[in-house]
Amino acid sequence: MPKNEYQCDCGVIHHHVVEEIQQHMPAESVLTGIAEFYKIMGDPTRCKLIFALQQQEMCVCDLANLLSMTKSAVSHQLSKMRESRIVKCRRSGKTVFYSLDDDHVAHIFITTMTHIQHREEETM
Amino acid sequence: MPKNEYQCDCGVIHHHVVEEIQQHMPAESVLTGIAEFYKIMGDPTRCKLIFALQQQEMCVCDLANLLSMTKSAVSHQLSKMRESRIVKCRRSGKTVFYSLDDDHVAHIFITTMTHIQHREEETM
DNA sequence: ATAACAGTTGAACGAACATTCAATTGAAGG
DNA sequence: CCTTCAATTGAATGTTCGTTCAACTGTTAT
Repeated sequence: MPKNEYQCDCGVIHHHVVEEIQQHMPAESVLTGIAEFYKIMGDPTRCKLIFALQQQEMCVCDLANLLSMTKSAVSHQLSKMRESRIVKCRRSGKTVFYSLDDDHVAHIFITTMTHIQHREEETM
Repeated sequence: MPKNEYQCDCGVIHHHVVEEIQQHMPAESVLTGIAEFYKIMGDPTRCKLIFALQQQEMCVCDLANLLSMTKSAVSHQLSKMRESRIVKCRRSGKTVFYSLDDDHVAHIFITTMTHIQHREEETM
């Protein structure tokens, strides 16, 4: 058997391990989906937006004021978050109200926040 | 009271909403901590590494072969993940074994993966 | 010692990204 | 109709980031 079946600059050391993990590996689309999701969550501005919206729905102006940012910047971020189905919106007259698209998002966010807060405390 | 206390191109529409959320807003360090955490998770390569390590500890060569990448690229990513305390390592002779630093990480990852998979199914 | 191999590190390059600015859409009121 | 204001959009800019390449460290075995 070949020492190295992949485009890689080294050989496998523990064949059985690599083969087993490889068989259980989720589809590429799932992995990239997870990464896309985290990538959108991975920005301070968007985390603040998520925290706010996880408490209640808000319009763009209020969010802009809350974060001391321009409407444009906030709108750009909300647009990305809507594309990733993290956030949804409803229009009421001139104003557009945003809220979290899914309870799972709130759950994942809160779980992470708790984890980070506990981790911070440990390091003091 | 001023219509706009912040550097922003619009006024607050719902004062009570903004003020309430503002009072419950977590410390800046917590929000950026969450964002940093997600930012590290937000890359396909690192998600694959997390998936693999969530099953069992692995060395750099095996991880490189699993992902068809160079040792260098994998090592760079593992280094970042170690900085963010997502991953830890132990040396055994010439080889270094990596594993997830914390059960919370695995839990958050699995929860997210389940969420994404269910969301994918809905759209078919 | 020195050869061999696992792993790390730093610089460099191209791609992706957050915010800004200016222009535009869409709805409500005079 | 025309103004006003909330919100969106596209181009531009400066920064951040992942991978590559080459050099280097550390450990084992000859």
